[in-house]
Amino acid sequence: MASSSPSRLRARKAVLPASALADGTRRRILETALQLFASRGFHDASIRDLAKELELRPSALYAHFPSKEHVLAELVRLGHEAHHEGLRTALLGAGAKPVEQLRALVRAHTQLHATHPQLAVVVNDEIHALPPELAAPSLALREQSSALLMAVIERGRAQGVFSVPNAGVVAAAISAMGLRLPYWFEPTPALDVDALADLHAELALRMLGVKAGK
Amino acid sequence: MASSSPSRLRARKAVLPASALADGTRRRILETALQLFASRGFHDASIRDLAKELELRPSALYAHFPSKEHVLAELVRLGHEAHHEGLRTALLGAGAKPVEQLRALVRAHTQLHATHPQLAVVVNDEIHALPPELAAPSLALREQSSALLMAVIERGRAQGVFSVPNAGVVAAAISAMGLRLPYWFEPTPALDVDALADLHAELALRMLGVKAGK
Amino acid sequence: MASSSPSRLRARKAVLPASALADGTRRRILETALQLFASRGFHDASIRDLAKELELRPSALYAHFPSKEHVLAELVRLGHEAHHEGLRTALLGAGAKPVEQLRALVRAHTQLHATHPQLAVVVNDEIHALPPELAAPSLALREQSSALLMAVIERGRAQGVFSVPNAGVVAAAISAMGLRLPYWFEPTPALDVDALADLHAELALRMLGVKAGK
Amino acid sequence: MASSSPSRLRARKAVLPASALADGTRRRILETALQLFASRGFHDASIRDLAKELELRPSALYAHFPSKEHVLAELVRLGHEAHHEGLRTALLGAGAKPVEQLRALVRAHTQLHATHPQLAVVVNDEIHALPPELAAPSLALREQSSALLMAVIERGRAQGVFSVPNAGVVAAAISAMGLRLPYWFEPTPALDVDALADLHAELALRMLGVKAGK
DNA sequence: GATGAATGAGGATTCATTCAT
DNA sequence: TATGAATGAATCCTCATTCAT
Repeated sequence: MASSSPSRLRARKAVLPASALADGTRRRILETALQLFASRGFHDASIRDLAKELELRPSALYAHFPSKEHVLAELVRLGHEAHHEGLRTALLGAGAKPVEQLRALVRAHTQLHATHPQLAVVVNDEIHALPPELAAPSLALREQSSALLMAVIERGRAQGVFSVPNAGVVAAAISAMGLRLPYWFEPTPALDVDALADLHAELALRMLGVKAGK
Repeated sequence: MASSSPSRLRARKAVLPASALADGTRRRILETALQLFASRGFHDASIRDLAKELELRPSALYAHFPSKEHVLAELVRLGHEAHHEGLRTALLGAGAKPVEQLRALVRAHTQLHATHPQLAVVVNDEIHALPPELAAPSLALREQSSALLMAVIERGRAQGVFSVPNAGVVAAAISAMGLRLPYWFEPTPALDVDALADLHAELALRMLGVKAGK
Repeated sequence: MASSSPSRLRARKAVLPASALADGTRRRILETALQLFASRGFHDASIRDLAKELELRPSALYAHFPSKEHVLAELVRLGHEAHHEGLRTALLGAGAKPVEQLRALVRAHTQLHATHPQLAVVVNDEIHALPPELAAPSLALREQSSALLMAVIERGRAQGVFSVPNAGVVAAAISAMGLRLPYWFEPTPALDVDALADLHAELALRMLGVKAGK
Repeated sequence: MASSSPSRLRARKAVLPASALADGTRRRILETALQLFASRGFHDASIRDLAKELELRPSALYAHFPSKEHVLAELVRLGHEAHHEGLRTALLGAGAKPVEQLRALVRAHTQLHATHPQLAVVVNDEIHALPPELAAPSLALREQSSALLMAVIERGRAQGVFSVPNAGVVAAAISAMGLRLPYWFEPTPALDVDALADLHAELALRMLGVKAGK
């Protein structure tokens, strides 16, 4: 009921979100590590692999990051910040109606995961490779992002526009739609990121008992 | 918008599905490897870690499996077979109506992921650590399981009971609800596996444009 | 006012004290490490050097010791135990007179340092390379050995047979005679270990204000 | 029977002897290296550690010294020269009597080791990290210093004021008193450097068979 | 004088695996 | 079946040093 390839993500060029402040070699390291960690996993991608891809000697990386873990930590932090910022911005532009707020959140969530699949994978599948102190800031942001969605759902429920038996389960289902994207979605002319975002918003509203087009 | 813990899965005892034919030490190895691979990932869990947990010396494992990869391959195979078998059995007992068939599929999918979270994680997150020849049989089963869901959706659509703009996207969303369970769901008296399965079925039907209770 | 060679100790075969319980490869590792650590220092002697000397691959050492530090810790422990045991035994066979007790202690101290120069060097010059938890047991033994000497001096002083302005300074001076031996002493027919031990005992007694021959 | 702390020397500020001609950054490097090499040993103290302590980048050190070894060599040279000069000066001011000469030598030896413990440690424990050509000048000075002491002892013996069974062994014992000071001595009001120097001179004379006060 | 980026050699240690017992 | 000892390749990382700026 899910479809994936043995090497997780196609070896497509990884792009950091616009918000990432990193220059020159540091940026190249982050982008290459992103692509590598996403496609093979943190523990299966060695510093040597990373250096080879960058045409550097492994030791050169240590002038830019204190350890392999710190490279991952930076990616995870970056990804969580871009995600959280994306959700917050979407919400700010959505007006006061829960339906519009939810549509905005889901569209942003989907767009981020569809546009930055490698970052999404690293953020979700590799964060557990981090020691608690490096993971903590990202986990905190994650809680906040979760809370944004829950708050909108609860408000919609309180106003009677959403009908939902279990808000947490629905929130998890909505979140899951986006989280799984990197493993199957590839934008096509027939289904581009924007259209997908609309579809996901529609599905989310259906789960919340809102009639289509409302 | 997603919630997980730094070490992926709580260190809860892993249970093989009933269908697993394995006895004595071989079974202990599989169960312990399942728990280890699920909580730390295949590449981060060493043969030494596994042996220590089993109170055996690393070399002893090679009397039971030809390599570390083969242990993983066996778990992945087992997981996929249990999953596929679960879906097939559910479908067989569901009668001919698409709504009932879909409900059965979703309930089975959810029950499997909620009851065997470690297996679900290993099957989905660690299969990419396998060489293609060891992954192939499982990937084939996975396609078949996907096809079961798609077929039900298409039949429902053809009969006019499902209304859905893009079947593939809905199928992915339905699948995703189950796949993400291991990362957040913990059965409680207030929300046990069976109740969750009902909720998921309900959400799936909503996504397919079916009114509640139908 | 001191004489030493650039590579600290001549590369003479190192012998573990009889009390060392170690067999086969473990014993070979300890003896070779002793010789290496004594002549070049812990930090300048690599695991690769040690393995090469042993005609083993570096990884093979880790079947016998968990780390390079643990090899050193074992040598340091062994050395301190042999030393402390040597002093205690000497004292037990010395009767009740402070002069005889002191002569026995000094002779034993000198004999140990002259007979096991590498161990003496490692014990004294390399213990600081150990983390506190590995050094602690040896440091405790060291305090006890110091206390033995101080007690004898204090008793002799109380009985009026020793005349000494500052017991601690004299104890340090007596101790120092032995500790420096590895850096210059080489037994010869003209001055063997036993003769040296007598000389040191004589010098110690002179420092304590005891007439020769008394 | 010896007392020391795990990290060899307390991390007390290291002071170069007055004779050291070094200005600005070069001097800061020498003093910081002295403190570092003394407390952790040459091989355990890296250029990076040294640079960090100095709030400089590692590469900046190479504008002042051609290599890490040359920093050590300079300290070792400096230490030996200060020591030798100290002994020579002491001897010059001591008159012609062997007893007074010996007292002067021992007092100087003790004062130098008590006042510059780090330098004493580096000079004695780390010289073996130098290649022969860098160590040679210092070793030559060392021989000369030794010879000064031996000459005084032999003269005293020839004049019948010293009674000693083995001049070399006594010389070594006298030297050892000073050499071990850095590992235990800390000046206090009750026992300052000057008082200690007197005590050592007294002990040295006792070893040479000279009655107290003579 | 000082820096930042890089290098090549080498550091200790862990890896999955083999094999004689 | 299980073990202990060993291996060769690989792990991450640190080393002293260089060099263009």
